[in-house]
Amino acid sequence: MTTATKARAPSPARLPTDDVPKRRRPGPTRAETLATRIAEAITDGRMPPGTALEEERLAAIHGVSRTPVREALRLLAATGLVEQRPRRGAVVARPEPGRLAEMFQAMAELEAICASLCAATMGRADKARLASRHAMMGRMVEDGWVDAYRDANVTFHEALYVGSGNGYLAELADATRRRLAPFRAAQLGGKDRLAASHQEHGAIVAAIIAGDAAAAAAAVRVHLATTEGSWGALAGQPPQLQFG
Amino acid sequence: MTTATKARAPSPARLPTDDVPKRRRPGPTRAETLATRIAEAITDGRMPPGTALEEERLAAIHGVSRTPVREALRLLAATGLVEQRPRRGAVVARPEPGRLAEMFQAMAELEAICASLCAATMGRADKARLASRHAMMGRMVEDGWVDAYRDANVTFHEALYVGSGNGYLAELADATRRRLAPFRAAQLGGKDRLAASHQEHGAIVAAIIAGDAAAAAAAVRVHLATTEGSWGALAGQPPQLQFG
DNA sequence: ACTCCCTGAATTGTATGCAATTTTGCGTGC
DNA sequence: GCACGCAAAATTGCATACAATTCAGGGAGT
Repeated sequence: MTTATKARAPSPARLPTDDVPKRRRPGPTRAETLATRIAEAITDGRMPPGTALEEERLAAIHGVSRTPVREALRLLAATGLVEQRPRRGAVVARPEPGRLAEMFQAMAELEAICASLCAATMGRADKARLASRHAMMGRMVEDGWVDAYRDANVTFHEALYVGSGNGYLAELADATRRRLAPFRAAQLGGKDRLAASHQEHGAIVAAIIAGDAAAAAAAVRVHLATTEGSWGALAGQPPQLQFG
Repeated sequence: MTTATKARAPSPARLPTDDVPKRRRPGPTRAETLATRIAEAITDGRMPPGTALEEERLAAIHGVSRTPVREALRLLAATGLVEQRPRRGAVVARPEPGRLAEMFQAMAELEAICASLCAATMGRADKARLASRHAMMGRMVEDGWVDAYRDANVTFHEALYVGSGNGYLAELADATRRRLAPFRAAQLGGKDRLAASHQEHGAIVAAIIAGDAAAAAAAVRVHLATTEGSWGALAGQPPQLQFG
């Protein structure tokens, strides 16, 4: 099949005003673009865990040759979103139940750390912003705006990550969250759960504003432990722990 | 230069005794082998941060074509050990000082979690094994066996990771440790530091055996905070010299 | 002498071709 | 009818060829 015969754009065409670039951002390669797209398809649920990722098919779909597809798959494999068996192709990662439990626990601990750091180091302005975001989500709950809440929920948690002031930690948390995304699809279903989630968020925000790191960590663990409930049938989970 | 024209081995040469493989281990691909080898070269310090990773050179060195090299580099880029600028080649990752500080802090927190989990969930036998390993390291300190201690030190920390009972967490911790490895090269230099390190380990082990999660976490933070001291000079050294 | 531009070389990104292995379908024997 | 084995097809792994961009050096212009 003669794939990828589309007219190639003549390049990002560096404008002369780009002489002093704010950030070095030479046009992304096809492999990176592909990796992003495929990753989105996976986290969005369009490609559920277990889906076979055939190189030639992906190449045809995205209008490129197999080479960038292979590189994108390697990237995603290192990220953990896909699984590559040496001569047997790649599939969307499908962790075993025990593994999933481990990832959820790690996620909880990572977020607990972030929340602790938020409580300890966040500035007044940032705390206020977090609180206002939380208040806004409260209105979404009242109005039954489920979709909006789901998006805001992701943003809220990411705010905790970056609020930790530790970019590396934020990346670890974010990466873990993305890897878990395909398994949280059916979450936040009922309106009860929505309200409960918001209330738990409230505890987290309160602890952070109060500057109580231990309380913030604890509140996060409570929150994540309950959200795990939706998949809990999958695996028995190890006991939660407490540390400072 | 016509690289990689060496006679290709007729394959990993699956020995007939391999007919009934204990585990599905289809021979690793060249890209994976390469990634492992390059990663070792980086963590060992043979390729210090900032080293340019030219594809064709690596291909020639390892006797393969550029294709597996590129895939290996993608893998390592996703791991964070190397940095890929879109059209400008790859180099061994050289995080900025601030970033390094973040990574060390995250490392400490990850290990603190692991130690907490060790204290909370480790079985009696495993605790005993950890203690005996610690005792062995004590003898190394007495005898001034610096090299052996360095190796044992890595093993000790990895024992904490796997002792957490959470494989995913262990992977995160291990990956972070590998990324930091190039910046700890000159560590554990003096004998004083050796003894101090061992003493700090002792606090960790004691807390774990006592089942005191909070104390274990605290001891780990103390330990890592002091070991960080040795890299301060190193990190400040190259103030991000502004070359490409 | 310095700057700018232009050209050539080096290097990366992508496509394609071939070899090897896995997978699949079918026929044969039990 | 079912299991086993073999052959064809499909798919991955690797190498090479080509295209495009970046980098380096020199020469003309100011």
